[in-house]
Amino acid sequence: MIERRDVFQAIADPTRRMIIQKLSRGALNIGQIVADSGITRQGIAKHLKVLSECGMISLTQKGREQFCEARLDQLDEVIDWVNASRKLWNQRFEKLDKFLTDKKKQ
Amino acid sequence: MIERRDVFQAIADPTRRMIIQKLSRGALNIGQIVADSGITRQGIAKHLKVLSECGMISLTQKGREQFCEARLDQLDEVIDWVNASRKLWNQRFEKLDKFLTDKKKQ
DNA sequence: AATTTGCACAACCATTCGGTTGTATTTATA
DNA sequence: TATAAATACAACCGAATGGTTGTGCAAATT
Repeated sequence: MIERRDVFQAIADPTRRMIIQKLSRGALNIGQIVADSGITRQGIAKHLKVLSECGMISLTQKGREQFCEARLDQLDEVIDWVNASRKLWNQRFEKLDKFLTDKKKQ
Repeated sequence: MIERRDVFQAIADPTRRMIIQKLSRGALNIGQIVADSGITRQGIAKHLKVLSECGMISLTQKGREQFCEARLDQLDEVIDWVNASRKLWNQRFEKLDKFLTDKKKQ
């Protein structure tokens, strides 16, 4: 199996999307992310590891606390892929339209 | 664990993204998708099941062949989520800018 | 000095994932 | 009619996922 640790996989999990949502409002430490999340600190830490490994968050030590900051420019890759796919998809309909129009003219 | 069968999960796998790319150019039957994919027909069939379950493709029987067609409007959900997150993220920087500007004025 | 807080690391666990092989069934085609 | 093609269904497999508990340690707080 291919080693997958990319943005697509990062945002696939709902808990990770929740984390990103929280962090998009500003940097937080782990405890603040854990609060009201319904999962343990260790669980959150695992998700943060995934997010960090694909560059979606950066971690900086501050005393004994660790601050997490989002790096959402990485999401460009997702937007680009979606847009490219949809562009092709729309072109397909344009072709169909053209085909039908041409057929009508005959 | 929560039942996850959504668009985010659908596009998380590189093979599924490849399938979507192929289908965005037009409808194909399974054999055409399998061609040059490097995986077995059964493997592809599993991916198609996932894609179908979250409404990203529709399957229609045509004699003994089965045609797959992409339904990429579902990708709106992804775009919306990404845009919402990034909007918040950018506002955060604006706040920081404002903070720094105000500080300078003092 | 004692205790609490924040975190890292490791082990464990059930489930899902991504893929395979193998068999059976239906539908075209030579 | 025999055979090839397209698919469906099920079992299996190793690895990854998403979580847990448990232990230990350094840094604040009392």
